[in-house]
Amino acid sequence: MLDIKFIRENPDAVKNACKVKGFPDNTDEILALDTRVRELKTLTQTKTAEKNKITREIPTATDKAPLIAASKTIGEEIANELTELSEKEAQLNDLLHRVPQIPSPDAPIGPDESANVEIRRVGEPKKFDFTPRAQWDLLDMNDWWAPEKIAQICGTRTYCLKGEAAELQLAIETYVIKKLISKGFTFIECPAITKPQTIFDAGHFMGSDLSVMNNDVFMLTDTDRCLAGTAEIILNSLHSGEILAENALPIKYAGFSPCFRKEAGAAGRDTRGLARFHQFNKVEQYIYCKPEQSDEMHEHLLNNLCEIMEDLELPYRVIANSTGDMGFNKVKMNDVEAWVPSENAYKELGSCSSIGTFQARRTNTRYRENATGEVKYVATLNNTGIAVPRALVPILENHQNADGSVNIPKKLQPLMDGRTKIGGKH
RNA sequence: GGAGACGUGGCAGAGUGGUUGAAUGCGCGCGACUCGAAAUCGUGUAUACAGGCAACUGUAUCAAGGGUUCAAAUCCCUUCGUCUCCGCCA
Repeated sequence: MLDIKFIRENPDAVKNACKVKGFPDNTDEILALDTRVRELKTLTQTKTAEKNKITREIPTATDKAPLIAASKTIGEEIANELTELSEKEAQLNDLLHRVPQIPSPDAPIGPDESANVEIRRVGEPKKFDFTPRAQWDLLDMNDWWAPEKIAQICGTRTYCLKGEAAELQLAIETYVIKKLISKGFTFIECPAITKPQTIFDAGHFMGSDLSVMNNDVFMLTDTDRCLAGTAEIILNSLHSGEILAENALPIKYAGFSPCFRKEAGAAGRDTRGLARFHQFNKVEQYIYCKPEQSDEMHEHLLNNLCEIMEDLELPYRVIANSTGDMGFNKVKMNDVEAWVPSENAYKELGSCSSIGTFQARRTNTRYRENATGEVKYVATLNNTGIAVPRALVPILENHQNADGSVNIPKKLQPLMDGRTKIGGKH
């Protein structure tokens, strides 16, 4: 959420953000409610001060009865005004949770992904001297999965990897975690079960009614819990309510967890292969920093993912996502997409996002500035480290050989007992 | 799942209805003493919101929410969390 003071002082910026991101504009209603809430606060607080004054005189008064009566009367007046105040505050709170984050002026303006801009392309799509196979054919011929059986027993959009492909997935996860640790990230094994409030505080959902997430989040029946869609949720709340020391920033976390998504809006998409499941594993990069460090940290996070693409020897490109595509809570967003030969296209493997202080306001995560002693909200950022099994799609396809074997990227070979390739007729 | 104990400021720890936002100690900031430091002494040390140009004033906050009362950290209820014992268990 945004600071109400910012909205008061910059209504046009807020209105513009609603417009370019494609969210309803409630700015005028917010400002009207804000004015009324402040009036009521001033009124009730003045009366409460009066009442407190009377109350404090009671213990030492010789004739207590009139004071008690006066206090009671004024108390009833306050109660009435408080009713209106809490109604107005609830309305205001709901609307404030519907105001999108202001996008960066650098972000391309547009309604959806069609307005995204490619900003960088690294590596050339590989030329094969044979017809490259699609991921599912490679998986089939090497007996690396069991899609029909798993769909029967676990339902659609679940997967299992078998044998060397499962080993490879584990190696990729381990590789990325180790790499991030070497870059100063603290590795955190995150729970996947959480409370809905925690998901809400990550700022992907609007309004004050938590049930809006039921469409996207797996709720656990007869409990107060649900399944987190990403470790970002947990990492985002890790310092909720705290005032961090300025010296402690930036804080860098590499979270690892299974991720659960209903994929309600993706019916029919990516139904074949390893691209989209209800459950997958993800290494997540997450940073808390001072707002003025945010751009630098964004580059750091983005660069880490690009390095990982290069370590995995994948041709990739970096996208600047448009205002309409970046989502509710983001300042800017860069997707990283890897080349997938069978689709003759770049496909998303990761998403680097600057959130500004938007999440920190929801979680109440702040830091104290050394020089001034001032308490300020931190900025937060997140990026994918690696998401599997999706990352296996370009890895299998780009590194395949004519016999159906798959070369292991050099950096992964030590984690695969030195093997240089897997599968094929060997 | 059963039984019990508990949740106070950065930390430790007083406080069981009336100027208690909260004693005391530690920590930390500033100042004095010192060549410097230690020790010592003095002094300060939460957050949010509202009002004010400001100095400042007011309101709220003792896990969270609700209730009783003229008045709640203190009494009652609910929730959340922590600890101990038992049960179960990777």
